[in-house]
Amino acid sequence: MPARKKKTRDPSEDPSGIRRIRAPLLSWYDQHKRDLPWRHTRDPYAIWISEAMLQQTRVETVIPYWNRFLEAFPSVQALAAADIDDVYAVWTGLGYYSRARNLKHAAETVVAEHGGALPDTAEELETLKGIGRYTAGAVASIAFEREAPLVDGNVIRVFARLLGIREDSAAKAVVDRLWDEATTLVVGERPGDLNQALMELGATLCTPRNPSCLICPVREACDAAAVGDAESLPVKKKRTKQTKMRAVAAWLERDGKILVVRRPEEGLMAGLWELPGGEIEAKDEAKECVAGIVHAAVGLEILDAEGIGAVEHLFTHRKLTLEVFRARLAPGGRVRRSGYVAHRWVAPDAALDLAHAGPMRKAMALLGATDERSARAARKRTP
DNA sequence: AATGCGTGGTC
DNA sequence: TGACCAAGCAT
Repeated sequence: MPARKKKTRDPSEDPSGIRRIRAPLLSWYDQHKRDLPWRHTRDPYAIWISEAMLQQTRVETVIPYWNRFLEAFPSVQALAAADIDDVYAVWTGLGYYSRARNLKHAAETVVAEHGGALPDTAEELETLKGIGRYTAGAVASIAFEREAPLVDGNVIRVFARLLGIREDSAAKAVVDRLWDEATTLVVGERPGDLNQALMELGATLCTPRNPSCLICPVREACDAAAVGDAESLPVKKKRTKQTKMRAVAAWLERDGKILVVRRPEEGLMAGLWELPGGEIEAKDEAKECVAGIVHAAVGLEILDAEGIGAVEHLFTHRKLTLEVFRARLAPGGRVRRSGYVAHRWVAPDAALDLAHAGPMRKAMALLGATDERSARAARKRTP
């Protein structure tokens, strides 16, 4: 008997009786599922891309990115052969940029080791970079009709309410229990639809706030609906607070071009382009730091620095205040990078064509440079 | 087990 | 406004 990676109980047993939600859940899904673009394809590659994009990201946000990505890289082969810069460029603005890097890496693996066809089991899928337990189950069940379980944020919430789980949902014992229940539930007809129905229920009815218990298709099986505490489930530990962070960035112009630099492949905004700069202390006077930071980052001397303003940006764990300066370069001198992996002198209008994150976009907007995407965002902010 | 990693929406 | 959160993964 082959050793199992994750230990689960016998899925044919159903001590909690969760399998009784299968029929009403599937029936509800058939009537009420949203019309999403990736529900019109059977292409495992396209489904995989959708799952990668949907990680921690809303459906409405993903749709245009998914369309653009599939247009730019229509197959595993196309993605494997693509320039990583082009992949980043399509991903710009979507966040969690390691997903783009991992997709590209995994596509190369699929071409090199799997003959260009995505593996069709959860176990094999999980060996690919960026595919974890959830995504493996999603692709295996949705694209290949395998009876593979999945547990995501929606499933945690639905199960916690259904089964009346009132302990911390991140505790290992609870996580194991949830995967056991998902494993029990998925066995049978239409595993892909069953999994999607579970998530669809969490996304549209069994929502974090104001759940629609009154019209829920599985209300009769739900512990929290009976007790009346659905909205307080699942129980989660408080997230650690955001730490404050300050930085300066400098617009450095020479012969009509500005200097942009690329961040290293690890850490915050990995692999993305930005204006050269660096972190400063809370007590520092930003303007007094510009010359030192610029010299440390790119080895250039500046004559003076004019403050343009500050932009705020919230990351999951950090709150960044970025103070932006337009600095006058001393004549001569060549770039000596430190901490950055590449640099380029580009026309100001072309800077935002390079893959970048929110702070860069906001800084450029402050400096009067713009591109299609930021122009769209600006119109949205001030209609 | 806990933390780092983006962004945009909601209340 | 701040807090929370959305089809997670890697380390």
